[in-house]
Formats: sequence, structure tokens, C-alpha cells
Amino acid sequence: MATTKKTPPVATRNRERSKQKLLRAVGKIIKTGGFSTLGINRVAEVAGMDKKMIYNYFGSLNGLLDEYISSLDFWSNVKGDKLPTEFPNGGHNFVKQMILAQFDYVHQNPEFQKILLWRLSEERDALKTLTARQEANGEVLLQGITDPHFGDNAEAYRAVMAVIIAGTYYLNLFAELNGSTFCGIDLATTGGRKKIEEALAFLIDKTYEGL
Amino acid sequence: MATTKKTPPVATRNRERSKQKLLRAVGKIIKTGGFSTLGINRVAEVAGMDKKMIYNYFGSLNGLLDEYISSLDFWSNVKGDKLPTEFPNGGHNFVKQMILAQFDYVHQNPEFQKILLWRLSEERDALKTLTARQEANGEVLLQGITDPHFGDNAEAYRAVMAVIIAGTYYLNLFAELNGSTFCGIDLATTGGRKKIEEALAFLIDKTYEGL
DNA sequence: TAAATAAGTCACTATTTGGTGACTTATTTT
DNA sequence: AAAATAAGTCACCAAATAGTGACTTATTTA
Repeated sequence: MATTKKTPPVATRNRERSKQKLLRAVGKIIKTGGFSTLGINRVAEVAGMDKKMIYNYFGSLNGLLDEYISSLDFWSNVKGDKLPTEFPNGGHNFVKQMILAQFDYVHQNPEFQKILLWRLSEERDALKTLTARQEANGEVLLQGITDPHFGDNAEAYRAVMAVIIAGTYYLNLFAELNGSTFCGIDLATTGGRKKIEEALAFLIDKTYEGL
Repeated sequence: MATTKKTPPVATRNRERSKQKLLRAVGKIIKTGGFSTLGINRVAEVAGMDKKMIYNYFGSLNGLLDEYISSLDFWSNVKGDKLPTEFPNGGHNFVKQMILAQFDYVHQNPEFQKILLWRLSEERDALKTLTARQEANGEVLLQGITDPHFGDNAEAYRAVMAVIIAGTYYLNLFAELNGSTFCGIDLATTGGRKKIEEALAFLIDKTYEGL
């Protein structure tokens, strides 16, 4: 026989594959539409499955959403393996590049934008866990590199970074829907985004110089 | 007679008063809950009126929401009459106080927070109009005071302010739901907020010094 | 191969949603 | 005071919502 009974070429019924289909359906809906269209019927329809399966596998839509959230892995992309080993000047240049890359990453990634938005809109344990993971990730950088460099001003440095990072988040979210201008800067154009990038670089430079 | 027929002490039927009740119901729902509970049935219930009235007065829930949005007047509170006439140093001190006041204002005002969030979540003409009004408001300040002061760097200044203002928005929204820490700063505590305020002041100072 | 288990389908319920037509009643106009 | 207009009530509809029990069928186990 060409094919064995134990491993059929493609199973028509497969728990794990079906679960993945549902998880990907959630991502698809979130990416394109908003959260208002995120109902159990819609998810089942997009996944091409019966909604009963959602109850079977995840207990409820909430369970599915929680598992979707914990399956996300945005932050490890930012840091990850490609971390340098040397950080001259308290990571001045590294931090600058990281912030600029993040500003672009959020812009390019609609799913990430929606998660950011979700975190501002709804209380959900899985989202808090995600936030905690992100914080823990940043803490490595802060404690290992910038805290020692800034000494007594370490907390002041953290506060400045908080404002700057929060700014990149908000501007990207704002640009997505409004498209229009913010403080007279057109965030929909590459020229406008370039101005923001220069401002980010400027603020980081001044922080490393002046703190 | 004690009371005339023309002006009854309290009319049981009054178009304007009823419209206001509906508008205030929208505000109440938005303030406390989110947008997910903002249905026509709920609005009618909170207002203590029949939903038919919403169709009568506003044509639809959308019409009511649009009128609610255009009834908002957050921005004029910020500027308004209390504008000084002299702006030394390109409004350095004035801008700093304004940003800090705004950071606190957003924190204190849940309805404003929800509108900010709404602008990030949904496309709606009335919201764009609101945004345009806000922009026009800021433009007066930018064109009249900071543009002349910064000359060739006027646009760079605008970009910096965009980042800073966006940062205050996001941090306040983030603090509202997550309560937890951002970049290691606990935004729920007065101590953490104080650190953010100092960071805002620092960034503005460095911008006026270094641009 | 037969029995057991798990995957998936389908039809159905109860509740809630937005929306409307017909009605009553208060207020204004004549 | 009578007629007209507008405010407000209520019962009802169609569609969509979340959720479930009974069923069929594929896959695995014995």
C-alpha cells in the first residue's frame, strides 16, 4: 500500500489543526475589523467551523480570546537574539534605534495596533498578563543597561522613556483611524512620520545629554 | 390665579428637556461603561424614556451620538479666556504649564478619556469634526507664538509637541485600565505621576533650550 | 474487525437587538 | 372651547445573538 492507516495523508478531523483555525480566525477578525464584530458566530464563520467547536475546545469565546492573547508574541521580536553584547553610553544609540524601529513596527503591524487598543478598552486578565510579559522584557534592558548608567536619575530616565514610548503608540493609533494631522504634523505621510522620527531622536539625545 | 396657563410650573412634555435627557444618558453610559453597552435600548433605559423618542428627535442612535459629540466642549476649557497676552521665550512657561495641566485634566476626566479612546476605535464624522476643532484650537497657539519663536525649527517643535502630548494621552488611558506600571513607573500612584510630570517638564525645557 | 471515543453537523431555544405602526394624551393654536 | 399638532406609550416584528442536545461520521483503541 502507498499510504499506511496510521498516518493518513491529510486527516479530515484534527483537534489541534481545528483549534489553530479558530485562533487564526480571531486574529483575522481583529486585524481587519474591530472588536465590535468579534462575536462567536462571526469567529465560527470566518474559521469555517461550527461554533460548537469553540465551546468544545475553549469552553467559551472568552476562553478562545484568552488563548489567542497568550499566543501572541510581539515583544520577543523586538529584543530577542539580535541583542548586542556591548552598550556604549548607557545604550544611547541602541535605545534610539529601538524606539525608531518600534515606531515603524507598530505602523506596519495592524494586529499589534489592535492589541494596544484592546488593552486600553477592556479589562481582561490575559491582556494584563501580556502587559506584564512586556514589562518584564523591558525591565531587563532598564536594569541591566540604563539604570547603572543614569544612577540617581534612573527613575527620571524611565519616566522620560515612558512618555516617549507612549507617544509613539498613541501617534500610530491616531494616524490609523484619523489619518489627519496631530499638532499640525500629517501622520499619514512619510514626510510627517519622518518629522516624528527626528523628534524622537532629538528627545532621546537630549535625555542622554542632559539627565 | 397663582399660575398662568401660558407658563406652567413644570411641563410634563418638553422637547428640549427630553433631548437633553437623552444626550446626558449617552454621556453617563460612556463615562461609566464602555462603548459595547452603548445600544439604543440601553440609552433609552438610562434616560428613562422610550427609544422611539431617539428616532423622533435624532433620526437614529447615530444621529444622537453625533449630536452628543458635537455638544462636547473640552478644548475650550483648556485655552479659553484665561489666555495671557504676553508670551516670553516663545511661550516656554505657558506651554509647560498647559501640558502639565492637560496631563492632570485627562486623568481627572473619564468622559474625556473615553472620547480619546473613541477616536482611536471608530471612524465617525462627528469625531473627525471634533478632532479638527481641537487642531484649529492648537493651531492658534502654534502659529501665533511658537512658530515665530522657532523659525526654521517650527515644524521640528511641532513634532516634539506631538510626541509629548500623545504621550500624556496614552499614559492616562493606559493607567485607567491597567493601573499597573509602564516602563517601571507606577501610573496609579501620585508618586509615579509626579515622575511623569517631571519628565514632561524636562523634555519641554530641553526642547526650548536645544532646538 | 468491532467497539469506543472523539470530531463535527445541525436544528432548535431563549434572549436581546434595532426598528416601526397604532394608539393615547398633553399642549398649543385657532 | 374645539381642532390641530406634537409628545410620549406600548405592543409588536424581524433579525441576530449566545448557547445546547441529539445526531452522524471519522479515527483510534482493543
